[in-house]
Amino acid sequence: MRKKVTLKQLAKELNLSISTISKSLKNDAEISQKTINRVHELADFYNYKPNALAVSLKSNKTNTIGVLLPEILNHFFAKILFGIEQEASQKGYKIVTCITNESYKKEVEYVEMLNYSSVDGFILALSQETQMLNKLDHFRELKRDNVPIVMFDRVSAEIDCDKVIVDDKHASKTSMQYLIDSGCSKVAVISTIFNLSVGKLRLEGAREAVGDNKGVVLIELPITNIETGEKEIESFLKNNNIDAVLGLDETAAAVAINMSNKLGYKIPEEISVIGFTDGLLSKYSYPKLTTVSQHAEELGAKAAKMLLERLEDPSSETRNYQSKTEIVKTSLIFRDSTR
Amino acid sequence: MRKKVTLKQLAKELNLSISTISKSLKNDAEISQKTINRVHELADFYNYKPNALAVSLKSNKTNTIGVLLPEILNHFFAKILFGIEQEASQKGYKIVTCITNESYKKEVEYVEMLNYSSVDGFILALSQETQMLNKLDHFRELKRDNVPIVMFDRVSAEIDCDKVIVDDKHASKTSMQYLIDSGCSKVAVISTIFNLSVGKLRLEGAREAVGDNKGVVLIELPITNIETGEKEIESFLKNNNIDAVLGLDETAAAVAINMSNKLGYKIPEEISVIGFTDGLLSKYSYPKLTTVSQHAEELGAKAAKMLLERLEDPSSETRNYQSKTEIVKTSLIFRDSTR
DNA sequence: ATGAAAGCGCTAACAA
DNA sequence: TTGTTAGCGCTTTCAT
Repeated sequence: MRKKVTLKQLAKELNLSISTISKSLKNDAEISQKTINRVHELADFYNYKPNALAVSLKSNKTNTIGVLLPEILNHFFAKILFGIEQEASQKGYKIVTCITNESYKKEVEYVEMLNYSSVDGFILALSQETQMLNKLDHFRELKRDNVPIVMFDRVSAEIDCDKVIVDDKHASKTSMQYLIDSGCSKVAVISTIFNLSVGKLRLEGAREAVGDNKGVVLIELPITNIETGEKEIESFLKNNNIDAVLGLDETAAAVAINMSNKLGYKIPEEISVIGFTDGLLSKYSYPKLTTVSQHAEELGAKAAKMLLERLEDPSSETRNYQSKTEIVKTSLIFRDSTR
Repeated sequence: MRKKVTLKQLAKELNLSISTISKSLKNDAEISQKTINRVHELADFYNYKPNALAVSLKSNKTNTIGVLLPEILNHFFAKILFGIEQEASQKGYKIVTCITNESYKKEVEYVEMLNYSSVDGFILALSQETQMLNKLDHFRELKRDNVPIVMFDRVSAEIDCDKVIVDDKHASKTSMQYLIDSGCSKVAVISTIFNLSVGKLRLEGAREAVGDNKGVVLIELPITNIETGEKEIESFLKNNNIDAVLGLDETAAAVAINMSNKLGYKIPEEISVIGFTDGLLSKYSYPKLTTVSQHAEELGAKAAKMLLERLEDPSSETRNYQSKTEIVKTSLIFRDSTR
């Protein structure tokens, strides 16, 4: 590495002290205008920039936030990352992104690694494994250290921190009701995520809507093996004579559309389909998928905003603050797979 | 923030000097085993971890690499990020991820922001705007500072640094040849990225293949407006009677499939389609898309490996090293959209 | 208006 | 075997 210019060097070159340089750069009132000008000039010449590490060490503030994502190949999380990044970078924060790959162990490692003065706070969604194990001590540790945390989407009630969640249950209830209102009466709920907290919530919503409507039949098709899922859905569709599909995740809905096409069922005339997560698959399926948008970017931005608020608020240093939970409203985006 | 435990505190509590603590923690041979044990015990008790900032400031090494991505909602880049993250985290490096959103200005900002001792090196793909403007001074600056850079996919010949690229031209030539060999003779090349370096390369490859084969006609359809692209492709398909489509990006191919379905053209019987980027759309289209896989995760991993090699190699500190360019071989993944 | 000095938390050369 | 000291680059209080 080429040595970066430091205050020391500027000081030497101008025959001034380091502190004078430091103050000049901040246009401190107690430095003469003339000196200030000279300093700025040389600093510009050398393209001086303060060493971020030293500033952080001194100020105990890194202007960096740690983001823990269970996955990145999932469009939902990618959009959230985008939302976080937008908001954070606009406010002058960097983000360090870690992908836990749904692993508890990696999650713990990352939390420990980042907590040693690398980041000012965390934004995260629990990994699947962490949710199943329900081991949360690494977050309790963070709480003890008074490090602000914002959890999103996959959250835990046991950790007292700011949260941003999606009204999943309500969204699936509404979607199901829409299918019923549009004349469907034998509906399948298909999903690969029945075991995730959000999956359970969505299923609940669907059940409630069906319960509210006499004569409507609900069939649940959990896909356990992603490899054979396509075949499972195909034969399911062939044998069950259903007239609507609610896919609890995007791929389930996309596959349902494809298999309907394959079997020659007309969408939406014979089968209506609604999916979750307004990602690429929804926009580029044929026909285009009616889908629940979770407004992932907005969710990410909101999570970032909440964290930054904590970070910038001096009083939050004291532990006496109320955690907030914000709910991001979903909306149903109507496209061509529903009547 | 709760005060984190420091060497100082451990020293005080054990009535030892800071340096003794420091050495003990490293199991330095010159410290007595007894002291070492005592120190470790207390350190464990307090769950002591060295302050990463201080270590970095001292060692001039952050164990962090900066990753600049033009987009994240694009599956190709998401996969690359995944590959980088895997490789980096495994070697004990963190990554700070910045999304330039194809903007030159943001790219410059991020480079400057990260270059002030926040990262040890960069992995990046040029933003679209940077490529069009061909303004590369921010990278020259990096070179001057002797900061290692690895560019991937969207690279510039004007910057001397390690690169990982995809054999785009060869890939599209091969794909085109495959279409021709399977009996197609009026082929459309459709794309939204004709103005990107990779787009140009891919187009070149397609042209070469067509040039090699007498009697084969090539029609190029550049999509300028992503909004109206669908309609453009639909009417193009209706009016041109082509028998194959090579989509230079994934969405172009996906839309071509959808519009063919809409128009009632049979795939692959009447129209064959090949796309680029083996993403979600290719796997979940109907019929499934035959596509060029760029092995994005591998590409990301390779880029990370190259950077880490530079970072770990002491001799690289001296500028006398040869930049390497590695080519990631693409492969054609055959699915159901080709004969 | 300018500078000296301490300190953020750590490492390492040197002293004892 | 342990401790002292200087220094990484910066900020800030307290002299001058």
